[in-house]
Amino acid sequence: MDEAAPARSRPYHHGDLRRAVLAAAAEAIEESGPAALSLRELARRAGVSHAAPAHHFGDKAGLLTALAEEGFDLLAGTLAQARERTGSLLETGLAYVRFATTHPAHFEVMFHPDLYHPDDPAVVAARARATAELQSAIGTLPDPPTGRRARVTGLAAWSIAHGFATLWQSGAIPPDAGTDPTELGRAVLRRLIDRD
Amino acid sequence: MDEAAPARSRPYHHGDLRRAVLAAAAEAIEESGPAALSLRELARRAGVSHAAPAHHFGDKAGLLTALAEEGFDLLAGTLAQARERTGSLLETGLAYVRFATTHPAHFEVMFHPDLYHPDDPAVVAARARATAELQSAIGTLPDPPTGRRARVTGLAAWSIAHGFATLWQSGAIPPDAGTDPTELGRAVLRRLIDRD
DNA sequence: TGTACATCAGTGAACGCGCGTTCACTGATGTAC
DNA sequence: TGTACATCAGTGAACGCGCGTTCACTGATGTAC
Repeated sequence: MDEAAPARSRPYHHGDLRRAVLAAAAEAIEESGPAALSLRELARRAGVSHAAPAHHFGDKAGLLTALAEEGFDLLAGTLAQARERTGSLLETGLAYVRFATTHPAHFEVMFHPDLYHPDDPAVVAARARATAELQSAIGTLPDPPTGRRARVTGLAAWSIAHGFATLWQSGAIPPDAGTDPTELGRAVLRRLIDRD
Repeated sequence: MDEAAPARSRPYHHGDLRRAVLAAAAEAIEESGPAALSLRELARRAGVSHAAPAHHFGDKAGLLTALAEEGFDLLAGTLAQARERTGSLLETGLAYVRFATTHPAHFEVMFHPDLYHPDDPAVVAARARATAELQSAIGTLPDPPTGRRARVTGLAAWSIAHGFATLWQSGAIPPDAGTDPTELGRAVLRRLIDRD
């Protein structure tokens, strides 16, 4: 993680401190959870003075709001891509699981609205995009349901994918059940979707 | 919340401080999440000096270990009762959902092992009891599976119940989907269990 | 192409605060005789 | 029934620490002319 030009001293302007702090936050949360997070620690990780992060995010909740927004955006993109590429609800559900395992900090924060400003317009919009994406994946089923039935089906798919991802992330699933979350997740989700 | 005998000053010995601190912790976590928890605040809530809680639990992780143990014990009891009374996997799953909504603080802590000492023997035993209870509920199915098939079925039921409970708790489910978690949960779980 | 100036990102010293931890103590309870 | 003593729950003063926040500042960048 050394600088490309080690002789040159740190420039006064970071260049992209906002992104750097967000990345540092995700890293720190992966290591010790959101409870231990402090703006001063993120400043240290980003190599800037301790007051710099507040310049961009105001306070911790502001920072986590930005992280949640980024997470919902990434998730919406991931789900859209999976649906377009495979046209399969099962595979879209697995993309959800994979998102949770590859972005554990974002995932953790996104679903703990007491950590951030859940009514922030940007995060509301990003969340709506992800939810719509998930719901529209129901349309890929062979005989797609409509109305209330469609909503319950969507909620069931969301629940099983979310539950499996959460349990996996928390280490609650005994390791002898499997070592690859996608593989085990496929077996689990198949109990609900594309049964044979 | 006044004392029964308000004239009498607080006795030197609390009498049941351990339970009082655990209850105060659950209350505080419901209000502001585990991140904001402090032993001094719990002492204030329990009406004792700030150093008293440490006397019983050592530190915050010790306290949350006790809370997780209590949670897994309560959950195991709830699941056992539901299974014995109804003999139904669906109803046992709904008991899981109901546990999460009635004990949100316990539920939150139990599945965040980075908050406590997950290898503590008491908590390991309590967790094993709850897991075994859940798995044995699979045996109530009309044509109960065995071996790996049984484990995947159990994991699927656990995932959908856990996912629904988690999403409900976090407020992620839009309120127009339903106002009673048991009712909506029944519709959702029925997509996996006891389909008609 | 050059100069002046506005804007803004980041600095660093200072502050007050709530926290966990320590420790000698005090008051209550239970048990031995 | 009474006394002595051990045990243990809870006290309260003291401490050092990392935190968020404030604020006058400095250095870099971009734009107007």
